[in-house]
Amino acid sequence: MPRPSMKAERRETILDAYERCIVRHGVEGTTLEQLADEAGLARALIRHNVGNKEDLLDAYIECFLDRSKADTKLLMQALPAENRVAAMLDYLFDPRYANSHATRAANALMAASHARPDLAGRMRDWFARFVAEIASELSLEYPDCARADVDDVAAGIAGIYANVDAMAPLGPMTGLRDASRRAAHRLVNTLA
Amino acid sequence: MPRPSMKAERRETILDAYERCIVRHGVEGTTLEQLADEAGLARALIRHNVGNKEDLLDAYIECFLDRSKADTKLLMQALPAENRVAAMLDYLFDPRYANSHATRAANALMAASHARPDLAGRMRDWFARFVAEIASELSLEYPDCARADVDDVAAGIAGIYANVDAMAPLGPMTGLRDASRRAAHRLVNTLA
DNA sequence: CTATTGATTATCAGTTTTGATAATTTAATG
DNA sequence: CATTAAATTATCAAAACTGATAATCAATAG
Repeated sequence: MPRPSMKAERRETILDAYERCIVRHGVEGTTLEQLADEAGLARALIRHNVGNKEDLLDAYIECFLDRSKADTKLLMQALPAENRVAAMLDYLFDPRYANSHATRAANALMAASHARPDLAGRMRDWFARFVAEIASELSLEYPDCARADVDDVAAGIAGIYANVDAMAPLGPMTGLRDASRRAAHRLVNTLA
Repeated sequence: MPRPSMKAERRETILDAYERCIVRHGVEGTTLEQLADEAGLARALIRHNVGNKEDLLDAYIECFLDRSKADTKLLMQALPAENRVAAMLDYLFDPRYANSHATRAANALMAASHARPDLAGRMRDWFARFVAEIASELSLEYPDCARADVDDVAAGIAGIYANVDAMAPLGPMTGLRDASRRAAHRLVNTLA
């Protein structure tokens, strides 16, 4: 009987726009007007579909974590049976696939963690899981290596990767990206 | 004859406070009132001594680049005659010395580079110089290595280092810091 | 067609932020 | 003490931002 609800789709577009906004202006730097403009909706509709500023951040955090988990799962499933680690690195440092957006959004969230202990904890977990995922692939290919060594290498790869994406706003950075990919390969080779 | 000018000192304290502000709230997220509060001065004094929002950012960029250059120079001079690379890594990843503040301020500036091509270029140069500085130390200790290999390793170290500091707002992160330091050492050892 | 309910728009009041100017106070000098 | 130039304070108006409510429009079921 009632008019069909658009909330599901609206939420999507709004949270997508929110991500673009915080990547550009930071969490505290994004205004509801910018967001409404970016989403192509009236400001009142932002409120209607998601809520106020705080609600938006909360909703986006959930969205971010869900997407992130889904993305890594997809990546891991897409890896071939052989040479999984090499394929993973090539994917991570391929400018065509790597979406620096997610990493930059993560940076914005981390910067906003300042006075939000709960968010800080969740972002810490998020990064730790990313490192663990890499370590898991490594130990699959280098089963004889000590776990400590594998963990160190995984942390190094994650750091190199995160840094490349963090510099994306400065431009293409293809030189750095290539050098970083080779450095990551070097790091992996220390396990052989 | 006139009352002595405080501009030099005021500028210092204001730009120091500005750095703290953008580290916490981002460039677009910091307001003049927050800044005045952080600096312990009336808002009108911010304007009197430095200028408006845009002037502040411009002044801070110069300040940041100057300090950064001075800091790296000081670090390189402080390195011992022997085992310079190891000493450099220990310094970079020592939570006592490493001031993540500078790196986090750099992150804030990079995030704000979005619509400022000139700033993006300067930050690109800033990072390239950091990498080159590391590469220079590496090739001093490993003179027989190909320049390309040295550059890759330097990029990896810089990335690992920058990432550690970028995560500082999430808390101490001592585990990651230690793992990152060991990863950096591993990377260096690939040159031997 | 009509009732129902959600989408959409219009509008408002209160607060924050900013840029600016004028007025006032303060410290050094002759 | 009077002068001078700077520091400091007081105050203003315009703009931006936010939260909120009411009114209007639109689609579906009966």
